[in-house]
Amino acid sequence: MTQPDRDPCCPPAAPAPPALSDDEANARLAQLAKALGHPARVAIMRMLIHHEGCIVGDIVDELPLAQSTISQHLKQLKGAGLVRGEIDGPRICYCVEPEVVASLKALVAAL
Amino acid sequence: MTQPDRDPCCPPAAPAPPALSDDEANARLAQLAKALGHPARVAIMRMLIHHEGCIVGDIVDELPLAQSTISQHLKQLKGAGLVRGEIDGPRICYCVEPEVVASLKALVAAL
DNA sequence: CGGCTAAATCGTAAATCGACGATTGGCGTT
DNA sequence: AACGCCAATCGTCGATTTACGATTTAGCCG
Repeated sequence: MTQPDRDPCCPPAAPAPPALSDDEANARLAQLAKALGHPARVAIMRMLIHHEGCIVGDIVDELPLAQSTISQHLKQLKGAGLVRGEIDGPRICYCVEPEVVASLKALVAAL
Repeated sequence: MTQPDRDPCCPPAAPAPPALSDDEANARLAQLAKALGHPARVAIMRMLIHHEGCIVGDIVDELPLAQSTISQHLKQLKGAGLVRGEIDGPRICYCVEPEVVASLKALVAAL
């Protein structure tokens, strides 16, 4: 079992996208695509999305990578805004940023 | 003007995707995302998609990059299967691989 | 055939990535 | 207060990316 009944985590927090120009859209899509440009990060995203809630240590023993490596991948995902991490007692709670994922889908669909 | 009335280029040629496993989907999505993980390549893709047909030299004077750099970006897009290039007289005709773009959209939408 | 133009490839340099082990920092527990 | 656990950060390494200019390759035209 991955998450018995942890705190909700991931409150709303939606600053709303300010509608971006043409080149900005390219740059944003490139940024998001780059963040997904590694199998481990795709796997992490999928894991976070489908586990609905958050996890961290679970990711480490789900993937064949060192803890520090996972941490770096998470940092990149966080840098692109795809993911958010909050402190939840001794462990850290990561969760997807649904709005950003949605905007990624929109940008790709608009290709 | 970008293309007066060049040859059609881009015949069917659709080998059909063989339906991929779970990890393979991750790897494929990562590969495609990585290929799009650069603003110049996103711009190239958009250009090829919306110009419907093909171009090459046009890309070079549309983007602020050297010819050799563009050529390398095209090579990466070609490597990911997003794009195909065919000889068209003295110039080379690039065009998107619609099936692959579609599969990218599908993979992202399925996140 | 010789010369042109268009694109790919080569060689190179700077920057970034991907992975790891080791260390540090936070927070509960004991 | 001391310990232990979890995750972030540091420092390092080799590999890859990005960009460029220079060179090579390929097809047309004169």
